[in-house]
Amino acid sequence: MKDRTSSSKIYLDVVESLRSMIEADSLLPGDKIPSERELSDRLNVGRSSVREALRALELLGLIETRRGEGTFIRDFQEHKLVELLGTFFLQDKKVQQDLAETKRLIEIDCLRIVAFFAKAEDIKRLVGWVKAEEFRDDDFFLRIAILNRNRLLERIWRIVNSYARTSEMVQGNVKKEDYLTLLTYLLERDEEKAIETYLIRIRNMSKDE
Amino acid sequence: MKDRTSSSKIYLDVVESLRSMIEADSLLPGDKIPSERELSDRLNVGRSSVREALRALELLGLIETRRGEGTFIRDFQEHKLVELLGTFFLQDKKVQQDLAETKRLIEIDCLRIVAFFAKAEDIKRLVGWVKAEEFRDDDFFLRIAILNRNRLLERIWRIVNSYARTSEMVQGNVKKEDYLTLLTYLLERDEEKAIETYLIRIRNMSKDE
DNA sequence: CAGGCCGCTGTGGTCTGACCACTAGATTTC
DNA sequence: GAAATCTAGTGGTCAGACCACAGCGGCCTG
Repeated sequence: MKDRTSSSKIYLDVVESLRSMIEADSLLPGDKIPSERELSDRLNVGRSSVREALRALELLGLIETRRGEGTFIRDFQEHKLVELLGTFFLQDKKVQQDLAETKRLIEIDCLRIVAFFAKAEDIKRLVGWVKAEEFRDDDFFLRIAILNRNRLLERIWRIVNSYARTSEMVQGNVKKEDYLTLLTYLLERDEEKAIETYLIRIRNMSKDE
Repeated sequence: MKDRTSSSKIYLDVVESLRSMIEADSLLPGDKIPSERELSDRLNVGRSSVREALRALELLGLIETRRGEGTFIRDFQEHKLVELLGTFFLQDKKVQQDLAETKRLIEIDCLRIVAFFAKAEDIKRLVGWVKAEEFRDDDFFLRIAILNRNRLLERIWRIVNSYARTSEMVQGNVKKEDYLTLLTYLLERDEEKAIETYLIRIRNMSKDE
């Protein structure tokens, strides 16, 4: 029974088993997964191996455990682990640079899509929000990323953003006015102008990245 | 000694301890960190707790363990966070569409960067390759992705591409001629024309994605 | 001396069984 | 009926036991 395909770590097998289990039962965020002891039974592995897998997934923010209750699938939202990564080994200069560039590119992609396809009413709602609330730069672009309706791209943005966050690439003082200008161009479906505003006013760059 | 700041999980404390330990000793990728038993001793926690922390960091790709040898810090470039997230929730239908779109966007981003910054000699080498070899569409864009010199973006492309591959979004018959046209525009630094060629000739789409 | 064999030690990999702390729901008690 | 209590189930942690493997040094043999 212990013929685990490869000779390698059991906890990885458990991770894989969990993955297919979740897929098979089409479990969604919020759902409960079997208890550690039951998994340990079902998969014929020690509880400690199961725990290693669960702890790893927990640190990744994929699951959430509540003592006395159980383990639950988590919505891919606020994984705080990523903050760790930043403080961990992210000192390399080149990496920082790539990170910033990639973030910019993705944000521009999102802007393009929004400029083409977003409903005017959604953009207007965003205008209202900008006027009403205090917010950080990444709050704003998170909303842009969501508007673009491409969940995968949104996810990539979130990841890149969380890495970027922890490495103090913080944007300083951007004025609401600039965001509003950007939104206005989006409403007018003027992709060119929108991106120009983004690069020059919001990211303080010259025209060619 | 067991006054762990909060009431929460020990393995997280261990992660934190490791972090500061690495920082304090300024350990770099490749360096060895203390053995599980020693950590367990030094931090006054059970070895299993240490292992939970290490396994989590390992899954994140931050460390690497070699049986019989020890645990080592790993090069951050290779982290598998993104892969994991992908394999986890990538089942539903809409995702396919997002996948294709995202791939296209990233490819366009790469093309833009190449058009601006790639050395003419590198592009010419690619021309030679196209003429000489038989290749698949993704072979070509892998080379584009590499040319762009942004390791992170390249990485994201590879991941998105591998998913796209498995879900048979294969491109049919594209003629070498089209790729050569594209490269010619890149050489001329004509971003506009290059992207137009990409969308219309290579991806068979109308101008606005 | 060179080459290889052997066993010791240290390391990660895994399992087991034992507690503890906590939660939620059933049960009892008033 | 409401409140207090008990209980079963769950995650959190630990200690100790093996195993498999890598590296090293010493010993034997040719």
